[in-house]
Amino acid sequence: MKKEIPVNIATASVVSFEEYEQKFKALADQKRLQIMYELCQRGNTCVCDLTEIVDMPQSKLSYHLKILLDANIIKKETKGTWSYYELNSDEIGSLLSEQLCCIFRPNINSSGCC
Amino acid sequence: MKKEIPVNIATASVVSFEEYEQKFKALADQKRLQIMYELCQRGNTCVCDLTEIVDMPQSKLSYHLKILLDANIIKKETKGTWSYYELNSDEIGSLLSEQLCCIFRPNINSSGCC
DNA sequence: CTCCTTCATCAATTTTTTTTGATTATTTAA
DNA sequence: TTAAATAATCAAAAAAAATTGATGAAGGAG
Repeated sequence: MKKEIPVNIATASVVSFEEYEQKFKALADQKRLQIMYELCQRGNTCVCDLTEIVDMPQSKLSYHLKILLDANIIKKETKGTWSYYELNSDEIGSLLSEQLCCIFRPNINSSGCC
Repeated sequence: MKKEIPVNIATASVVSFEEYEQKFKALADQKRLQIMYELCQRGNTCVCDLTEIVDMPQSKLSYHLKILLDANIIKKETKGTWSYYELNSDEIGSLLSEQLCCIFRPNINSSGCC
């Protein structure tokens, strides 16, 4: 009945949710999850190959890759005219559970999680 | 309507990214992350208290709670006119890394992760 | 140099998500 | 019974994100 006003002790200890928002936003899309899955399966992959693999127009793929790159979820390497992308497994490991590693985290087989 | 992208994992099991998209979408918002954080700190909490804690109009809070609820990230319990929400730690544990448990996963202190 | 390929970026449009204020249903209190 | 409180839902507006087709930069081949 009588309601007391709770004190927000959390506002003092500053936790920035901004970076998490960005990272989860990057993950919050089926197409990007598929891109991640393919990168996980194939490792370092060229954009021109990816367009065929995920069946996407080049500009659209580029848009989604940038979002993943800005969130530090994938890494980019340029060789001449080609751009190669791969998963950033450190970042993914610090975000996602072991249960998701089979889908989105490469090379963890040795740890017995898959 | 979103198109579903099914994926073959390892042998024959098929995983759709649709459910992950929904869950990551729910996580992909600072306000919702803050709500989760407060629920983590306080446990079972009434909506009327939450509106003050997170400083949000009631209808807006209700909107965000629904998104988290639909994604199975929080749980709801109604007592009379009051609605209480709390984190679904099982779900969160199956999604997020141990490193994020300090922020979003309650009651895991015993496992030594925090 | 000229042409071709790769891929990032841009602007315009479409789609989706969020916000806002109002309304409604339900429960409790007087 | 009437009034007040809680919280979900609705519709309209605003804001953000995604899609599309075009353009441009940069490297490599002839």
